[in-house]
Amino acid sequence: MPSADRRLSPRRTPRQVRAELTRERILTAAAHVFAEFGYAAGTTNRIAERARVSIGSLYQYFPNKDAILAQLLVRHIDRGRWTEADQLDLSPGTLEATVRALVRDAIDNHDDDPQLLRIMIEEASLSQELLDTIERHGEERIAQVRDLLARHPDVRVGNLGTAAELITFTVEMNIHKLLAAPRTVPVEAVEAVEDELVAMITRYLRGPS
Amino acid sequence: MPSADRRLSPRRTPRQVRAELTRERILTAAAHVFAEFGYAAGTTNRIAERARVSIGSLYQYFPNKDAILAQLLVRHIDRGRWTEADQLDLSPGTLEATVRALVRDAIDNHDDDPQLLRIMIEEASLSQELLDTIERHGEERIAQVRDLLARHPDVRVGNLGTAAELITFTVEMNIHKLLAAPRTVPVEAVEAVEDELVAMITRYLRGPS
DNA sequence: CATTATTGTGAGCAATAGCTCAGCTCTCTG
DNA sequence: CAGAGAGCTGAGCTATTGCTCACAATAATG
Repeated sequence: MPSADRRLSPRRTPRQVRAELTRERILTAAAHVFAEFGYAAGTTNRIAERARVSIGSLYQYFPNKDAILAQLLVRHIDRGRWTEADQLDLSPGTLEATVRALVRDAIDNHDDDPQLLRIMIEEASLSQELLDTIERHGEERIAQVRDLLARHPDVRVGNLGTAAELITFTVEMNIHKLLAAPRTVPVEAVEAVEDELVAMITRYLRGPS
Repeated sequence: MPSADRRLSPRRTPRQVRAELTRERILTAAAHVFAEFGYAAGTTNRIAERARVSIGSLYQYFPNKDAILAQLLVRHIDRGRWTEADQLDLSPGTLEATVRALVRDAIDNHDDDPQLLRIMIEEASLSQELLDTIERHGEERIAQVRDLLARHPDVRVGNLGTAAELITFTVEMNIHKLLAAPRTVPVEAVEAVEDELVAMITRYLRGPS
């Protein structure tokens, strides 16, 4: 499995609609294939087959396999921007609602492509360029959450930065575990976990009782 | 990459000390190689090379690559049994200490082989037999934690089962994230996260304030 | 020692991966 | 409608993988 070309940028930029369409088909297929087989077993031939496109076409838009995953992740990241932060009620007594909004947001994000995070974790040999992008996005989110905590009057916690990191990661991981499970979890179970998760974080943020 | 033989049990059981030694060398090497390269890129040839053993020897003790990971995981699981549960003080006002013991235990467990969990997550195509073993062990642990929560007078939480699952997973994941990070985290940062994690779970378990 | 059982070796096979390239089809432009 | 370039094809090249097998080396046994 050689991959001499370590570029991530496309090999040829589409100039006709037709081309943009096949490029999109490839990406969609790749998302499905990676989700189903994992990164290593999600072969480029399988992706091409699923996209109903020849393997040659695939390599016209992506210089190598890594670039496909990279594009997928970048897209996932861009889609997951936290935009509703400013519309939140930050008056006293609304902490639980705020936390629930955070949790719900995480759930919505994972509905898109529930398995992508697992693949992200799995693939250790991601390019530095991509890892940086992911890292940057992660810090951005944590900063947003930190800001939110700082604004809210109900929050009484020692280290705001650590708290933001802790709850962001905890929410993301628990939601992922819940939704990426092989068997589909019944709705009431999802709600139960959501409630407990919200309770845990809310009580934490409210500080010592 | 064919692997017709799906057995996980060893191909030949060692009868001389010499054999047991090379078997051990292979496992140690495998742990290192998997940790460094991941499962897919951690080739059997690389493992043999690192163990300073010929590839043939490797396949005398393990029928296939999966079996090596299986053995590694089983060993990890067996080592991580929670045995200090009964020595805990369960009188009122000791909840924080109990939670801290849980967290410390998770830290100790991950000092052994910090990267193994990542590989476990990564490898989707583990045999059913192994998955069952892992699942069983996971449930065992959660049951232990649930039992602990049920006994402790300070715990006031709605659903004990969900709570046990939630905190077990949360602790494990956060500790893993902390210790498996590429750069070594300074001790004070570890302590800070430990404190916040303990605070979060303690306040959660104490119930609504 | 001689014999047998156990352990160790590594060249190389079959399968499969990522990826190329010569040549085709389609769309656009004048 | 003809020429040009954009888009598409898929047989097949090369590298690599998991793994085998015929054989050599070492240890146990009588």
